[in-house]
Amino acid sequence: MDNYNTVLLSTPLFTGFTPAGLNTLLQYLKPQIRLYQKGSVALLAGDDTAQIGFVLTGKLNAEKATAAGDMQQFSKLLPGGVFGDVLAGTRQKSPVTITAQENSSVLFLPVAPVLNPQKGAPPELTQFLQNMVANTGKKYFALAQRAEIMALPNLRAKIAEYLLLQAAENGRTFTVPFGRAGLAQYLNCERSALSREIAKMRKEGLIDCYKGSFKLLNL
Amino acid sequence: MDNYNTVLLSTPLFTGFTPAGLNTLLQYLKPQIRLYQKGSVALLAGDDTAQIGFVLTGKLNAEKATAAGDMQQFSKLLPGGVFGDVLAGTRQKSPVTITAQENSSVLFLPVAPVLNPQKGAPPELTQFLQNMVANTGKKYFALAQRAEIMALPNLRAKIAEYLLLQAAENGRTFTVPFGRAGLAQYLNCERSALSREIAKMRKEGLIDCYKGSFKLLNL
DNA sequence: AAAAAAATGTTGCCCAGGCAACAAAAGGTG
DNA sequence: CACCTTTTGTTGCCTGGGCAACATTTTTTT
Repeated sequence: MDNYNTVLLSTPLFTGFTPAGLNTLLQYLKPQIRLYQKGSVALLAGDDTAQIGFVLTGKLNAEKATAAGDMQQFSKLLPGGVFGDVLAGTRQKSPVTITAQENSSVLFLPVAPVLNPQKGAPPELTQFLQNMVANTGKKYFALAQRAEIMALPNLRAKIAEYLLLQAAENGRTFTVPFGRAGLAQYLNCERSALSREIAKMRKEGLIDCYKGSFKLLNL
Repeated sequence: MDNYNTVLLSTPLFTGFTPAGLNTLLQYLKPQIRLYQKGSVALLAGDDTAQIGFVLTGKLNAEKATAAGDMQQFSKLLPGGVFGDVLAGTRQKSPVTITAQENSSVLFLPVAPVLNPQKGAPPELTQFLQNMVANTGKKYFALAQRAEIMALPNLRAKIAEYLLLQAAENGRTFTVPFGRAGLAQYLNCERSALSREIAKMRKEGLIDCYKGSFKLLNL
C-alpha cells in the first residue's frame, strides 16, 4: 500500500496531501489497481469511464486515431502520469486509446464518490475535489494559451509571444522545458524554420540563447 | 428573484435543475447581483476571483491585452452568458478583462461553498458540482479539438477534418454554427483562402454546400 | 576515446495561402 | 423597391515557411 503513496503524492491531484490524509481518502474512494501486459489496452477510445488513472509502474502510450485512420502517438505516460482526469467528470467518450508499452500497473480512482459524496466522506475529500477542479482549469488555460500562440500570423510572432510569456513568469533569463524539436511542435512549425528564425532574432540582437536557455535583450 | 431564474436555468451550469432546486441552491450559495454601467469593468485581467459570473441583462465584452499592448476583443456576453466558470476553481489570475458594453447586471456565485461544502449544504449542490466539472471538461475537449485542427498542415486537411467531425456528430448533411468569416477564424485561416478551397472541393465533387449547409459526398 | 546515435543548425527550392482589391449576393431598413 | 450594410465569392500577386538534404554539434554507448 505505502509503496505507491509517493507516486500519488507527486501528482497534481494530490498536492497538499499528507501521506496519512491520502490513506484516509483512499480508504473512502476504494481505488482499484489493474495490471496491464505490454500491448494491452488500459483505456479504449470511445469508452466513457468515470475513473481517473494513475500510472504506478511501467510505461503507457496515449494514441489517437487520425482521420486518415492510422494511430498517431501523443504522449507517454510514466509513473506519476495521470489520465482520464479531465474526462472522468464529463459524461463524454474518450478521444484517446491508452496502451501499455511495457508491463504496467495503474491505480483507478472512481470519481462518482468525489462528485457525489456519501455520508462518511472524510474531510480530505474536499481537498481532492479542489485539486480536481484546479487541475482541469489549469490544463484548460495552458491549452488556451497554446492555441492563442498557434493562431498568431507568423513565426516571429509565435516565438516572441512564447518567449515573452516565459519571461513574464521567470524573468528575462530562463530555460524552456523543450528541446528545439519539442518547441517547434508546441509552436506548430517546422523545426528548421524555428532554428532559422531564432538565428535571425539572435543576429538582430533581440535575444541571446544557447539550447534551452534564453535571454531576452530587447522586447 | 424569479425573473432571472429562467436565465440561470438556460445555462450549462444549471442543466438538470428545477426552478425549486435552483432556489434552494441559491439560498445556500448566497449570490450577489451587481450592476455595471456601460463601460465599467466587471472583471479585471489579473484578478483571481473565486466567483462565477452569470449575465442576467445587458451586454458585456471579454477582452484581452495582446503582446502589442492593444485590447483585442474576444467574445460577447449576452444574458445567459457565463464567465469565470473555469477560472474560479483554479487559484489563477484572469487572463481577460470583462467590460460592460451596455448597462448590465451580473449574478456572481461564490465557488468556495461548492468546493468546500458546509454543513447544511442542500442536496442540489451535488448536481451543481457535477455540472461545474462537466462544463470545464467539455470546454477543455472542445478547445483540444480546435487546437488539433489548427495544427493540421494545410487548409484542405483542416476543412476536411472539421467537416468530418461535424458529420460524425450530425450525419452527412449538416449546418455549421459559423458564417464563412467565423469558420475561417475557427480554422485559423484567411476567409478568402477558405472560400477558395471550399470552391475547389466542390468542383472536385467532394462536398456540396450552400452557405452554412454542407453535404459530404465523398470522404 | 572512438564510434554510433540523437539533437540542432544551415541552406536552396518552391508553393500554399496571406493579403489586397473588387464583384456579387444576401439582408436589413425606411 | 431603392438604398445601404453585411456577408460571401473570386482572382492576381508575392512571400513566409514547409520540405528535403546535408553539416555540425551534443549525447550516449561500448
